[in-house]
Amino acid sequence: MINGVKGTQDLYFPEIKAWHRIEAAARELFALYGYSEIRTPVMEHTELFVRSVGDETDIVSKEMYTFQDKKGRSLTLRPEYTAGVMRSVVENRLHDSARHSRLYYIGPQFRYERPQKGRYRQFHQIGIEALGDASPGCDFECITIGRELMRRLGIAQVEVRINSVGCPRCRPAYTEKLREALAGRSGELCQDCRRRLETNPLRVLDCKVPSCQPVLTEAPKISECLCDECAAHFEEVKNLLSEFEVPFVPWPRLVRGLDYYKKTVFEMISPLLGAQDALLGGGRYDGLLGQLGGPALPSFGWALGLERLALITPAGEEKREPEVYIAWMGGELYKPALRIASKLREKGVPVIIDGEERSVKNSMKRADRLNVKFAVIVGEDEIKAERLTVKNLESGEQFAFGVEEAASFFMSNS
RNA sequence: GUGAGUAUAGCUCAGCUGGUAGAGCUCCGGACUGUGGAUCCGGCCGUCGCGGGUUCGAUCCCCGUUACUCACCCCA
Repeated sequence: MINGVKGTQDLYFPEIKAWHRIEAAARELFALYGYSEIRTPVMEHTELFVRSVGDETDIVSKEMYTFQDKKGRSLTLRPEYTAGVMRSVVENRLHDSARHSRLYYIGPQFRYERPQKGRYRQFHQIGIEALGDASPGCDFECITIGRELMRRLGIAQVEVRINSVGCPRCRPAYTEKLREALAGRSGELCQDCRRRLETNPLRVLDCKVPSCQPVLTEAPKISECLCDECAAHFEEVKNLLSEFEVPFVPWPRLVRGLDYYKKTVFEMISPLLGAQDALLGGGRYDGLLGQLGGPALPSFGWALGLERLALITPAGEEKREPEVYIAWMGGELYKPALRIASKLREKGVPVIIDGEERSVKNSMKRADRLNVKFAVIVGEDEIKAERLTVKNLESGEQFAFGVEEAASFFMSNS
């Protein structure tokens, strides 16, 4: 037997229904905010991710599915979606049209990580990108959309954590200060933290090793070191969230694993997930577009993990499918049954009919197992009388209808 | 990349200090030859993850390997 690739999964009924529900809710909500969909290729030139995500990040340095095509070009299966969208924006000059300033996407992404609960090698994200708006209001609106989506899906237990990681003007000063503060106490930090202190100091703040906590709690907070512009921006985002009653928790040690973030970053976490509890995350990435050769337009965006969201999206109650099962008996009645099936479908009634011959009893059993709402019996008596026997499998009630009559009955009872 | 746990029928799992497998559910059929779900009866399905070792003999013990799960790491 050939197995599926490690870290990938097959998705089908009934789990697929939660996915459809999430996707439908997202599309509907995004439309209400003027967003339109963008689909970009699953593979891109490796260079795109190196330049945007950052070559020091874990994603780029050890998690990418990179390969050479037949002409020796280095290609990569996208490990995240924003880079591809930004590439497309620059390449197609989407920034020239106001219609393209609010974009959303849904699709698979690939990272070579050790799979665990809520984390796969092929995983799916839904995300939005707002282009060209540097205002705190933009940050606020994007966060609101995420929160609203959770609300619409009936997910009660979410916490919005928010922070500012500063900008190229104020961050270097902060990192320096952080490095100084921790340098004297590096003996109390774990191996990873000591390494990160050199490579990516901000990430030290994110460490979860218990022994590091006392040191980190006392470390200088970035919110106290922001430049005037970043500080004012962050304040206004928080004001708007408070004003419009979006609950949030300032999280001074929240940082992100992608280099392109500036100013506002945020996450929505759910205690219902396992260790991988980040449900949705994102932030501001002014400068990314310019870095990829486009105009210096500011942007804000976030992405949510579909696998994780599906894990905690409440399932609707299980009820019978509004379909009809056609039970026919006697080989000569198969073709008449097929004609009835196609007439019903033309009227919009979903119909299941099997090619295999069964007894009435087994047909009824089959209809029950299929969990359909109605069975239609097509036997000699029915053909002679030109009436279909229609049985409601929930109530047990039985009716005799002509085909047209049956069709309208099903349509009004499904 | 690191650590721990698990691997026996389609599914969930039992299998005593080593003597080459069993239950429940599902599925199929019958009791009920034109009526499902309940009940009863019967039936199908296993290289006991894979490779090696120890042993007269291994599902059980040992080594390796692969997959899955959870956690670290990282992230959605």
